[in-house]
Amino acid sequence: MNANEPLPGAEAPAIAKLMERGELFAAECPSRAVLQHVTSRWGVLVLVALLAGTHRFSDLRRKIGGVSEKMLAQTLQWLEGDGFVLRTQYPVVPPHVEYSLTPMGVEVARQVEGLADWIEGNLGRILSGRRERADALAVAPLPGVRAGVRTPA
Amino acid sequence: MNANEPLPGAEAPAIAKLMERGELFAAECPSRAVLQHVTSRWGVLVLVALLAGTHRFSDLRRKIGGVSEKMLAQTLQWLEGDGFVLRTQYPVVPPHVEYSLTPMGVEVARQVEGLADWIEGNLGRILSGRRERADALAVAPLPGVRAGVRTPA
DNA sequence: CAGGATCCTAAACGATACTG
DNA sequence: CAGTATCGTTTAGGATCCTG
Repeated sequence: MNANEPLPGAEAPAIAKLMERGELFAAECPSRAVLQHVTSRWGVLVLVALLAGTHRFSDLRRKIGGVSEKMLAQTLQWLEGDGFVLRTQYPVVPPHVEYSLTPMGVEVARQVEGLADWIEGNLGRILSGRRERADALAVAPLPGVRAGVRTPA
Repeated sequence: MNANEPLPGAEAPAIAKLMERGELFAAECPSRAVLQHVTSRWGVLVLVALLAGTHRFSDLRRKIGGVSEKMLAQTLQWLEGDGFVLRTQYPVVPPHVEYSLTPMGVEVARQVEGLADWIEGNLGRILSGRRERADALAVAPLPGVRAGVRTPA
């Protein structure tokens, strides 16, 4: 990665010590901001939605249940600022604006989609697992099995 | 109205697949809660950290720069509740607790890792692209097709 | 239609202190 | 050591009104 030159003031004292994976574990790592945008509540959904093609503002708003105008606009601005989303505005009235993924945006969106798909595809396992653990707790509230003492496998 | 026009480079996705993930777009979809835990500010880092092996509470706290005790504890509880993290407590004094990924946790963690790695690996492109766009705006504030008069976050 | 501006609430977050 | 409890601060997020 040839990306470790910018950010004035970003010292690298103990940073190098943080394993090969690196910088993400450092508090001041610039990757974290990007990660926040991409993994934000609406960022994930916007990226996945745009993977299906260009959308207008209202289209996105209708498609992504529960998002407010403000948060959708803000999320789109974050993603545009990171270079993941392209905003194309046509000088007509009433205003016509289209949002699409940049080539780079397609790449992140695919990663995000992988995560989203995994969760949706495994929701059954997750929910049933949660239920089983709850039952085990109700039946045996003793400090024996569940969250209680357990010897390593 | 080309809202669903396929993206260049993105093959027309299988219709069935769109239906599969349809739930995420619904406001009340239970997947969203899980997604929130996994993509939360510290959830991402915890999962990636645990992918490297079992950690004690303090180990995680030291490794993940900037996390507070409170948020680390809460994040671990979320992930444990979802069945991604296994908490093993040894009945000794002083207390000894170990956190590790469950088999299911390893699967999500890999997805999350893919995203995290992509961002770290492409941070250079992201930052330089951001700078180029800022320069272009300063030099040529033309209100062409590509507009964007705004202050960056 | 696409947002910006404004105001507000709920939640996230962090620092500190305390306990088994 | 591994938390919980509490408190104060910050931010996310939402509702509403307004304009080009």
